[in-house]
Amino acid sequence: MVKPTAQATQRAAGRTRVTRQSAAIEDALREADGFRTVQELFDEVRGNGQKVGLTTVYRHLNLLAELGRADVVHRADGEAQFRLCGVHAEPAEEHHHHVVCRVCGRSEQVSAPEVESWAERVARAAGYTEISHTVEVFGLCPEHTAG
Amino acid sequence: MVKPTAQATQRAAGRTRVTRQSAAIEDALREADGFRTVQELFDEVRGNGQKVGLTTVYRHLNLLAELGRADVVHRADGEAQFRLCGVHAEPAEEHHHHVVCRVCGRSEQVSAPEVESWAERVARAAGYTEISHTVEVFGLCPEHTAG
DNA sequence: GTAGCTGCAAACAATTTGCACACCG
DNA sequence: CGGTGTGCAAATTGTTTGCAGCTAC
Repeated sequence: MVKPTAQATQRAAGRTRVTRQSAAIEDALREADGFRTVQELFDEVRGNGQKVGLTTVYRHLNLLAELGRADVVHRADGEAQFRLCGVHAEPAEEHHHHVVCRVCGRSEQVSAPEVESWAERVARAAGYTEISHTVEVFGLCPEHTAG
Repeated sequence: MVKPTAQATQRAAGRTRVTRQSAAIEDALREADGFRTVQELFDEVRGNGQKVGLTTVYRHLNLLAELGRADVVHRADGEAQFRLCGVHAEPAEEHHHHVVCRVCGRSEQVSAPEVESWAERVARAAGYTEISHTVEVFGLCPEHTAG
């Protein structure tokens, strides 16, 4: 079980400084036009010549996710993948989903009004309230479509 | 990262014996009318007076999942939850989803033709192939609806 | 100058696996 | 009996945290 990120929001609020590392991480995230694993980002940042600790990558990624500036999806095996989404999305934008390439992590953002309403409807029909949902679509992008 | 369950299917095929433990685990799973954590099931089985190892619970749960007799959903925090579904579903039944109560794990199985086609459509429209998806709907069941 | 940031190493939790023994069939 | 199932402990992996030193402002 992932340990509770108790003071997370509080920490997020106190966020002020912009450092070499925070910039490097967001850059790497911005360059990648798809979801990336923490390890992948860590490697990419280092590849760019920047020296950062894995811990810091985790911290910034979680921070971005909490601030709503990044999306997170959990692969089937549970590993988390991140993607910057604050650039083209207002903070309180509607719930959105993605189609993620299993090979390169590239993704397309898709609006899903049908799914939104479907989830609401079936859940409510079953007598449930306070409905929330998770939708993740994986596939092979044009470049990685075999055969 | 969850280690690769290489010989899993092979093991599943060789599955023959019905033991006290395997029965106890399936019983506990059958009694619970909702999703249960491995730990929860472990505790419930022990509570029934049966002595089994945590390892065995994991093994049987994975086995059931691979055989399609159990469904698995990953909570937001990544912890896996299982539910028996082979009773009322043929092995090769269509892909289905659930509405899971965040409090008690109780769930309703819902067919989702709309979501199936939606996922296919948007993914294909984006040029993706080999599409697969994960849909998880959480809420509060009638008994746990506050206010 | 100082509070917030870093990073290393250690802690952690969920899950898997090695291996000797138990027990089903 | 013989091999499959079991369980304990140890190993793995992704992720978080303690704490001393660094650094942006």
